[in-house]
Formats: sequence, C-alpha cells, structure tokens
Amino acid sequence: MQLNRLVEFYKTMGDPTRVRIVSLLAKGPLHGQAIAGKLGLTAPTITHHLKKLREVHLVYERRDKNTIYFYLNSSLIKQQAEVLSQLLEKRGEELENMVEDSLERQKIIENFYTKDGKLKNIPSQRKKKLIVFEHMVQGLKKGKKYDEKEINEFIKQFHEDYATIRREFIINHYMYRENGIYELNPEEMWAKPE
Amino acid sequence: MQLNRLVEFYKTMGDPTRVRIVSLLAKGPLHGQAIAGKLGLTAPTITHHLKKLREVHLVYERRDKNTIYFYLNSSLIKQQAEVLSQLLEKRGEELENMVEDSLERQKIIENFYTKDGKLKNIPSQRKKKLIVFEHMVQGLKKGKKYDEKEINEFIKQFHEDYATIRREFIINHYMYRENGIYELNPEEMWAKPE
DNA sequence: CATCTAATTAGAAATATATCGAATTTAATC
DNA sequence: GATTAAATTCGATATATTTCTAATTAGATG
Repeated sequence: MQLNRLVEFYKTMGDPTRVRIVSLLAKGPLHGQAIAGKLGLTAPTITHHLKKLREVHLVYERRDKNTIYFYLNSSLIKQQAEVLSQLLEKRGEELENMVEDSLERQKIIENFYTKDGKLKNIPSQRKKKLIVFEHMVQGLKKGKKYDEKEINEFIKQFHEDYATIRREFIINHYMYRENGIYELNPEEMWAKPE
Repeated sequence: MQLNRLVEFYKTMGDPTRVRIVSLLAKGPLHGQAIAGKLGLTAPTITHHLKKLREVHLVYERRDKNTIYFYLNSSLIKQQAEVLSQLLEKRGEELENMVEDSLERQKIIENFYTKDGKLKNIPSQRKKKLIVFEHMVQGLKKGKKYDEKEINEFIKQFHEDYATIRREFIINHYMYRENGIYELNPEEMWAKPE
C-alpha cells in the first residue's frame, strides 16, 4: 500500500466530471458515447477522464462488438475507504515512513528516467532496479499476450538493451513466458524489495 | 466557480504535500514553521496548503501566544471514509441525499462557527446542536482525563457559556464524568440525530 | 508604542489540467 | 480488403496549481 496510490486516487476523485462519471457507472456500465451524451461533453474529453480513472483502476472495460463498456471497480472504492479510515489509526511514524518511501520512489524514477521517458541506465542496486522496472511495466496491458518481438519493441522505447531487461522481467516475476508468449503477472507476484 | 464540497475534499487530499501535512498533524498539533521545517518547504507554501486544508475543515487552529497550532480534524476523515465506503451500496437518489447531508453538515458548521473557530451561539434545533457539539469535541483527546476546570477552559475557547455546553456534553454522551473527572466517550456512544 | 516573531498576502514563474475540434486508430462486419 | 462505428491521440487554448521571494499584517511583550 503506497502513499502515491492514495494521493493519485484522491487526485482522480477530485474532479467533478470524474465524480459524475463514477456516479453514472455506479448505476451500471456505460459506453463512452453514452457518458459523453449524459454529461454534455465530447468523446475526447471522456476518453481523457476514463484514462485517469483507469490509471487508478477505478474503472475497467469490456468490449462488446464495436462498443466498449466501462465498468466501475467497486472493490477499489471500498478498499480506499478502508485505507482512509485507517489513516488515523496508524501511528504517525508509520505514516511518515510511507510518505518517505513514496518520495524516495519518485526521486529514483526521476533520476533514472529522462524527461521524455527513456531509461538512462539500469540501476545496479536491486531496490532501485525494481522500482525502475516496476515503473516500466506500467506500460504493459494486463491480460494481453505479447510475443517476444512485441516485448522487445516495447522495451526498446525505454532502453536499447532489451534482452537484459526482458530477462529481468521474467526473473523478477513481472511477466511469465510460455511458448514464447509473454504476459504480465498479477502484481502480487512481482518481486518487491525488502 | 462553486464546486461540490465532496469533490473539494478529494481535491484537497489529492496533493502529496497536503497528505504529508495531514500525516504530520495526525501525530499531534504543530505550528506552521515546524511543518515547513519538517517538510523542507517555506512558510508561505505551508500557509497556502493550510488554507486549502482549512477550507474543507480538515484542520483547525488554536493560538498560543505568538504561535498558531494547527490541529487535524480527525472525524472529518472518518466521515469521508464512511461516505466513500457507502458510495456503492447506495444508488441514484439515495446517493444524492448522502451528498446533500454531507453538504448540509458543512454548511451548519460554517454557519454556527466564526472563521476563527468561535461558536456564535448554541443552535436550538437538536440536529444542528449535535453537529455543532460533535465538531467541538474534536478538539478533545481520546483517553485523556480532564478535570472540570480544564473542560471549562476548553469550552471557553469556543463559547462563554461553558456550563451549558459542558452539561450538553454529558447529556449527549460525548463525555462521561466520574468524581469530577471528565473523559471522552467512544464515538459509538455519542448521540446521533435521527 | 516599538519591537519581535509567526503567519499571511502579493506577485511571478513553472507546471499541470480540462476541454475542444480534427485526425487517426481499432475492431467488427460486409 | 473496404466500410463503419466507436474510441483514442494530437495539438491548441484557457484555466488552475504549486512553489518561491519579497513585502505586509497580526498579535504578544517589553
């Protein structure tokens, strides 16, 4: 449970349009055009907000023919409510540690990635390496199957040494490989620094 | 621009600096300079954030000589956690009612308290009275024992008629008294408006 | 009332965000 | 493969936000 997540969650909920979308989806799934219509906004605007809602996993989607239906991830809301109510039960120090962790993480990412998202070099310290990789795999889609070439291409967006990084992805359980097909593991399986 | 206060709460929590301030204040009250020091930011920046935190009633303040101490309003966090967790159980109209309730509560507090935290007068309507008292007892520490004089002093910060309010605290089960010693009750025992 | 300390305001720079219209992509279907 | 409906990306613009320094205010105390 990172602080970042809490802050991102609130930042995301801190916009009236997005809260309106969430309340709409609380009643049931809807497709983009329907949302746009009900809110009197254009499709690109809805896409923009759905992207943010997806980033914090508040919504997920399911395709039916030509139409993508967006669903509210209700359990996340419950989970976040829990986090919030526990915010105070926690001792101050613990909380401050969480904050510090999150800041450190941010700093590492800023240090190792250029402003336009390239990885400057692969950290040798395990902890930093994991943070850097974890950041990178954000760009992969959950549930999607990639062949090796796709994975290479994906990694090359960040760094030329795709072979090493691809191997690291497997070693640290970010992904698994079967018959040359790669897929993202659930986050619980990822290697975590002690 | 007049935004929903619910959204304002989320927006306010959606900033890492402010969450850090909240986490510091969760440990106990602090004055501005101390916060600035701990966070490595300047005083004006802290003022800026405290202003926002105050706007959503997440913090309140109390002056001691030259120094203003900022306190966390813990019950608001719990309250918002509650709102969030119930967001999904409810639907449609019900949800809007909840939002309305939350807004009404804020409004009542704003109506009956001055900007610097004084109680203008004791509401006669039971519902409003309870909301106003509930807000006031936020300033008392859970588990701490107070003698009558301390309680009087505490209440006098808000209103001159400490005797009436002290009595109300007991009647409505915010506190209990034993041998002239007062202590906060667990929140479950507090009187709640129907 | 002069002086001190803490807090706030004012103003500016850098960054981020919400929204749109136009162009492009995606996936189903003919 | 061409067509179509939906979603997304791109680029632009207007508005907000965070943070700073410098100047000002508020309140306590000698």
